Amino acid sequence: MLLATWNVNSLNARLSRVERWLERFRPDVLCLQETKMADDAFPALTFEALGYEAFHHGEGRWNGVAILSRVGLDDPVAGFGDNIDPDPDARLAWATCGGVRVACCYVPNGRSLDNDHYQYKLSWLDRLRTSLDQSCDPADDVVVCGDFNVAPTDIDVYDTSCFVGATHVSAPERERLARIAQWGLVDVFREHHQEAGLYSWWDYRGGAFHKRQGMRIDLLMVSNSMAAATETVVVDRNERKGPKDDPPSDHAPVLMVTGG
DNA sequence: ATGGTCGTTTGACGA
Repeated sequence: MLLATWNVNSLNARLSRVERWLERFRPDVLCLQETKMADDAFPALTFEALGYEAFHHGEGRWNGVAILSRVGLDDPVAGFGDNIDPDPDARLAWATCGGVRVACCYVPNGRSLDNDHYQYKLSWLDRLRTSLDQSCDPADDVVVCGDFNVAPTDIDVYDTSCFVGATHVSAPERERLARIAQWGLVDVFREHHQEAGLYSWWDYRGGAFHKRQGMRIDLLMVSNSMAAATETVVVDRNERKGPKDDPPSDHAPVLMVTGG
């Protein structure tokens, strides 16, 4: 199975790139974040023509997540699915694709440590852990992927001195991510690549991509059975390149290939 | 030089 996650920063702005990417890589499953689209605007027919079923959970101007699959798409759930207190934002979609329970996540950014949005980020990560406890079994094939807006360790950012007192690296959010991992998930990219300097996001400003100033915040958190079957994990950093009239997202896709 | 660049419900705000 080839499964990928990609924050597209507007599916409208990125649709032609997503179509080309699907044709080129033919992933079995593609998780998208930041579609910035209402459900009734989602181009389901475009993806159907390429052989993909899709489940979109969107709201319009902000956020929005989707799961595309050409190996089946069952038991879709939008949000935490706990019927308690709906998430005000469209940030989480679930589906079972080819026997794998997939969660597509767009974790809140947090904005700054003293912002209410940061508390929302921490509670969102806590709630994701609770949702896993209640709806999933770590003994199964599970992939929890997406834009986590957390760099797991210091080697996942280009210069720690630029992130003192900032979100994405703070201890509380890293602890929340670690608790999600402790449920029974492996950061499978890091398992395959231990070196520093490998990122999935680069700021649009200041030529950050060309200066290799990025962060690794787009993660494939996979259960042990999936990790054991994983042969290859890569960032498609070529997708971060492109001309002004066909601009890239500020995130690159992250792909994993499993055998067996 | 105290900014930079994208995206969106056109323009202030989020990332």
